[in-house]
Amino acid sequence: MSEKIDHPAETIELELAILMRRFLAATTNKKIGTLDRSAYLLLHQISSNGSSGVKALAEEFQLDISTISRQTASLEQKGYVYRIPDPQDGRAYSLQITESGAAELASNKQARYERVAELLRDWPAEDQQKFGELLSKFNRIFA
Amino acid sequence: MSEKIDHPAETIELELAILMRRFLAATTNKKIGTLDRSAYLLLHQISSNGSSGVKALAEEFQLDISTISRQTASLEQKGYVYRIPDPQDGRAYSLQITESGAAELASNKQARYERVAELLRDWPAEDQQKFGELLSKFNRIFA
DNA sequence: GTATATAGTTGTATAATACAAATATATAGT
DNA sequence: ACTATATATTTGTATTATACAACTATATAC
Repeated sequence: MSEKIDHPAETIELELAILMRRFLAATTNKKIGTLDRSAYLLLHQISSNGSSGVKALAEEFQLDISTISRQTASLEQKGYVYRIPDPQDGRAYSLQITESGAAELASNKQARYERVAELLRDWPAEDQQKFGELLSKFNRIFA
Repeated sequence: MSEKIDHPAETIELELAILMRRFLAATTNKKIGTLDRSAYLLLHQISSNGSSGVKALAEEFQLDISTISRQTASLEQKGYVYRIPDPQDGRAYSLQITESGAAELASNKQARYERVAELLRDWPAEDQQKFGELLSKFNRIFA
């Protein structure tokens, strides 16, 4: 029997699962700030990638259109986004962030940033830098 | 007004949120193998850290005891774990993995490993190594 | 002009979770 | 020993995020 070499992907697989569990536990109820997981990323996307419709957002996040429809309706109801009818297509519209939505997003981002910065307090700058890079890189292939 | 320096924690915060979203989308329905997110980690924990009771598991994963109670009941019902009554305490018991549970865990781990290894196919070994290390390191502080 | 495709909404079902109530057992104070 | 309180677990119930299916309104193709 040959020795099994411990491949980094084994570690990554397990640590990703653990990270998810922790993150889920940390965000399922006690949401940081006032935006839930989906609202935060939705607002971020609408804010930084320009207005988009329900369908495009659903594709971006790999969620069902109906799910996004409800989530955006909720954001609209809270006054964080508003709809612009698509002049070319009467069925479609796109979403734009409001001032209040932008403020809410910024304050959430700040709270989350502080939380992470606090966790990473004792990390060498180099490791923080590298972790950010590798996470981004991983997300790009994990589409 | 001073320029805002882009701190790595800002990137990490956002990329973590994105990672969660992708991971959730990828595992919510289409579970890899036959074990759902919680079952996979529960079996892993029971298997590698020795038998433990519902309460200890709930603490480990920061989930409500009632949630773990149901999840372990489901694992028991599938024959993946069995209960050993605590000889010192008639209310408590601990969980042990069964042969079939261990087999299920191993095959799931393998499937997940392959999925991750495939994603990382084009990464330099060094980056894979570092990503695993940093994830582990982050999980240790993100308790 | 009719058939089909598409953007979005709404109805309904499921799964994972938390919190509260209940049960059984253990521990502490007297 | 007796009663009160604390603890380990289960079960009842509500909520939330999700998917899938049915529906509505509009657009496109033949």
